[in-house]
Amino acid sequence: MAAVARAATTSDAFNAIAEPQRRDILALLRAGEWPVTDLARQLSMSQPQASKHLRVLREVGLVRVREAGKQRLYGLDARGLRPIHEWVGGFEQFWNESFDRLDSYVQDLKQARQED
Amino acid sequence: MAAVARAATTSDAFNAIAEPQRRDILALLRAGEWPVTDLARQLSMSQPQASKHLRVLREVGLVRVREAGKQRLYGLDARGLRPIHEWVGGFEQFWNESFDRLDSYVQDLKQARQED
DNA sequence: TTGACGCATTCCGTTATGGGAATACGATGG
DNA sequence: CCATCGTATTCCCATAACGGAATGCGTCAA
Repeated sequence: MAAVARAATTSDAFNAIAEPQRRDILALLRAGEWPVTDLARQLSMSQPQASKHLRVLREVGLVRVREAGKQRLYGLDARGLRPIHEWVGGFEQFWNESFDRLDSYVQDLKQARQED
Repeated sequence: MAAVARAATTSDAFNAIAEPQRRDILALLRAGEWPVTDLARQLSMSQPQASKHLRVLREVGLVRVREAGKQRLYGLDARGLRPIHEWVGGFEQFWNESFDRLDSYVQDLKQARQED
């Protein structure tokens, strides 16, 4: 049992931001708090879909809710993105180096081809 | 038809790195190139699993292969991580600000509670 | 109280996942 | 040519994703 097929989107921030629409939501929330309906309209998604995505973001702690009468204002809590930034940042030195590696790789290929 | 349930892991780097083991692979590859079997042993995963994950990483361009006789040496190509780093970096200013927002949020709650 | 509004949840269907086991494939060595 | 090693692929399973449609539920206004 529990033959995990794929980690739940709510398992961590990495999974949560794998979905483009959720990234859009987060980006939008940089501008401030939004009620669900407006947010949905802004991003051209159905209200239920917005609610579902917001739920995921809430469960991984990337988003916060505030009750305001009938509405629920969602706001950004970007702290959960920091670990991601740091993890990816650990590869920064390789972004440029990669070019060189690829170059030498390509040259190896050429050379190998000539040796045939 | 084509009722996309969830974006394929091979759809982009965001999805590819959502899987912890694939992140482990990338981290390991910072040390250099590795043949599949060694890599699998290092990370305590089966050879087929390693091959599968490497395939995903290859398809999104985060990894490169080089034939070396019987072996296949996998190497890092971190360039695909840059867009991620930049996207997440777009939230950097909010990591700290979030604290303040959360504080005021908590204070709102306290205040509301006192008003009951 | 009733109605309307804002949002969350549930149900359904299709798709793809990641793990295990078995197997197919290509290159090398004898 | 055959056995073997290193990899990739295939099949099967259980899980859960995301989207749409329908519905539940709490809040506010009349």
